[in-house]
Amino acid sequence: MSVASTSAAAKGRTLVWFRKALRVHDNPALSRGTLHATACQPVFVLDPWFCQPSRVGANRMRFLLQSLRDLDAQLRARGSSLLVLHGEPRVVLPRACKKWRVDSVTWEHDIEPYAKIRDAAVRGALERAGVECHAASGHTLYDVDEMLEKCKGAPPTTYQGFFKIVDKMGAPNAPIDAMEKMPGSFASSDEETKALVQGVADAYGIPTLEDLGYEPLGDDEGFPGVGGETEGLRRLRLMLARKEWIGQFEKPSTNPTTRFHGLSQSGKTKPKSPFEIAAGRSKDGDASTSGAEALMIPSTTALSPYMKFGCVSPRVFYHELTAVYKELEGKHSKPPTSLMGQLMWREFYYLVAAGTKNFDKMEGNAICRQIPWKKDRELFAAWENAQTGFPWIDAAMTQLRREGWLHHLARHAVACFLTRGDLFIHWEWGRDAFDRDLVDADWALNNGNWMWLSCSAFFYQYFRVYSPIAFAKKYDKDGQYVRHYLPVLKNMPSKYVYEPWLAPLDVQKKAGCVVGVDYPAPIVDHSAASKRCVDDIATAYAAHKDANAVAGKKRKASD
DNA sequence: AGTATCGTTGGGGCC
DNA sequence: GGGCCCCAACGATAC
Repeated sequence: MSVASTSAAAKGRTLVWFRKALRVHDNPALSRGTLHATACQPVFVLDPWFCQPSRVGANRMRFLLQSLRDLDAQLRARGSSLLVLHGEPRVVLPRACKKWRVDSVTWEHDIEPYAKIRDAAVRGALERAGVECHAASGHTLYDVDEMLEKCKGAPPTTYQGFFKIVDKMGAPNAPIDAMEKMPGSFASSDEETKALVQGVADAYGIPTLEDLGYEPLGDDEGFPGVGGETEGLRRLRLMLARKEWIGQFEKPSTNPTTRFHGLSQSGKTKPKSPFEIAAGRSKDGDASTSGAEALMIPSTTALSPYMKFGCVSPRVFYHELTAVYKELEGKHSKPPTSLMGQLMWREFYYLVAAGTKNFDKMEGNAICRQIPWKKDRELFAAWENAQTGFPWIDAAMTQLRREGWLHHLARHAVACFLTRGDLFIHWEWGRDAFDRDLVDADWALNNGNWMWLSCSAFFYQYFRVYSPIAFAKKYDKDGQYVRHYLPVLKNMPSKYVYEPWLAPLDVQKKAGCVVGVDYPAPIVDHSAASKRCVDDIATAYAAHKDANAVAGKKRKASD
């Protein structure tokens, strides 16, 4: 089923159900729900399925709540407002529609497994009650169903193959401007609304983290940026103003040991975008700082959380970036490494995810290599809790747990270490940890990247293993990143900061960090462990080849 | 059909 | 410090 963006707008009394796309600009579901409506109620449903720290970590939940507050402000500026309901969507939405005699409901199409089940249940309940339902594509540049139609059965498994589909699709739709005035909402009476939500949940409005049962976050915790459309667009435009930087952007040469510097949300200073930090640290206002200071400027855009929640439209990103490229007269980097290339990776994973059964599992997933991963709770806990004894890995895991964000290559390093590089633990376990802790966790991208890194799909050069010692050293010789996240290593000489177990005992003592006492000894011998991993994957690949050969013979015999 | 080439992001040694 | 090659060798694709 494909829903073209040109489909008729919903009429009468409408309800716009926000999930992602937490924005008023370029929001097809919002446009369809408001264009011909006599009255419209924007709604977000806090679903108990998501509202638990084991599924959505505090950092992402806070970013979501901030984004909802901003969305409410945007709607209020247009004569409307956001109603936040608590409960299961298939229960609370039909109840709300009945109470307010809603004619139709619009929402943004979502390919995630839970969303598909949820949306089908909501649609069933609403349609039985005579309420029309409209799903519009909006989270991706293109309608994934339209792309799948062009794939003739199987989506491409290579990035280059994906571009053949992109060529067939043409340019993505131009963004839709935010409307200046929205139809009036009908949940305006607080008493009436409270009566509605009573019996469904015990709260109304946008709650705080604590309301939802989360522990409050400390000053140095969380993504260093406020959630929401306003801040997302502001950061996007700060980036777009750096035309030279955009033209030169090459993802593989960005630096995974860069970090946000000293930015807290509760402090006096407002968190800044990477581009403001860069400007503030160089006299001439460009990003050409070097040495120690350069490590305190994230080398990528850090827009991913805003993309995950749809605070920023991918089509706005695409078209405004295209305009900058035009100004650069073709003198700019190209996919896959360019900035546009990054946006296209996102699109690629969405297409493959939408067209692959069991995309988020190893078993029953046709594109995923079957590998006998270990399920070792103890090793996994060491990885997850930053206790591997490898400072670079533990520092990155600390940043992940504390801030909910990691540079892409740091994600590579820890994912490789957990799976095919050292511990040989199932990628689904690592996927779950990222899915919980990352502020930008996006189902299609997260699963795709874990399969990539574990050599389960897309990428198969398993003998190329990231070293938990050498890799970060290339970027950050003195280990400043490691010292920041693991203060126990603050005084370790640079020579040993990536492998403190090699330091003579008197050096360890002098640094105040005795391995095995103050900081864990390495849980594996990297050299031996990685060799074993390579052998084990080679064996699994060979078994796959044999199985395919047998299957091929059978096919031939039956012809 | 068989072969060459390529693939966003490896490490280590050498010059 | 950057460029080059080798390590041992993957799958998908183009020809």
